Amino acid sequence: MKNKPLQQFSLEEITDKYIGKKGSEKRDAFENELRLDLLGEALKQTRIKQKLTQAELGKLVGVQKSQISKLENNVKDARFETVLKVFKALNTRITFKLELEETTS
Amino acid sequence: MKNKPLQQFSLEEITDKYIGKKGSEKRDAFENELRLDLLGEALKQTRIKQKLTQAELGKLVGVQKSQISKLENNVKDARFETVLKVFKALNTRITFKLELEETTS
DNA sequence: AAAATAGTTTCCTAATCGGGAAACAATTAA
DNA sequence: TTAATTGTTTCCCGATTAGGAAACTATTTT
Repeated sequence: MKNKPLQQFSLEEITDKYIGKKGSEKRDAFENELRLDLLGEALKQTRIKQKLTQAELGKLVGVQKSQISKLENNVKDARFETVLKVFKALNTRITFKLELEETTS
Repeated sequence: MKNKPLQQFSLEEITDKYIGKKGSEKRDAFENELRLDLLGEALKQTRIKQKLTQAELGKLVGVQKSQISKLENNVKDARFETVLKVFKALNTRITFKLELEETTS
């Protein structure tokens, strides 16, 4: 229940350089940078990491399992608030990184 | 047009340690990590950095200025897709970082 | 294989976003 | 101050999310 590195993020963009070597007390939290299109999968992985079923997560969030399924498979159309709510239930903080692509020069 | 450090990010979470010293070719992109509740403000700042009015940005996105205003002030209720669209118009890539707060030690 | 568990999809309704239009407010410039 | 520009809010409608319920489809377990 504490030494379970089932970090199976197998998505292209995901650099698994984080995932603090399960021993490094420095960072027990896992971090990943994700593009939006991967957020649904990330949500799923986060849930799985917590060993929760969709139904269980739904209960935490206060919705049915079908909602969770819908979110995991179609985050793009979801509202920020909704996704936030779910991640909160997963004790996961979601932050953003903005990278301004240099247009000119 | 190039020496304008109007970096008025006065938000707690925002570490302005990035914003590549306008000279460092290495990183012309600016990066900031943001919480969701700050995303609206971030959007606004990003727009301002590009010296765009809401109307101009709206034109780029393909919507009216009122939409932009609504988004900047109420991102939470917006859909991911919508926000994505706006950032894309701003040549800004938005990625996510998930931090699993360690529940039990 | 059958049963149990887990996940997906459809059906339905209510709430609300996306969007334009336009009035209104606030800021900036003359 | 007045005018121009910029940003906010309201009104409206169509489209679609949120959500439960429930059927259906995996997947796993016995």
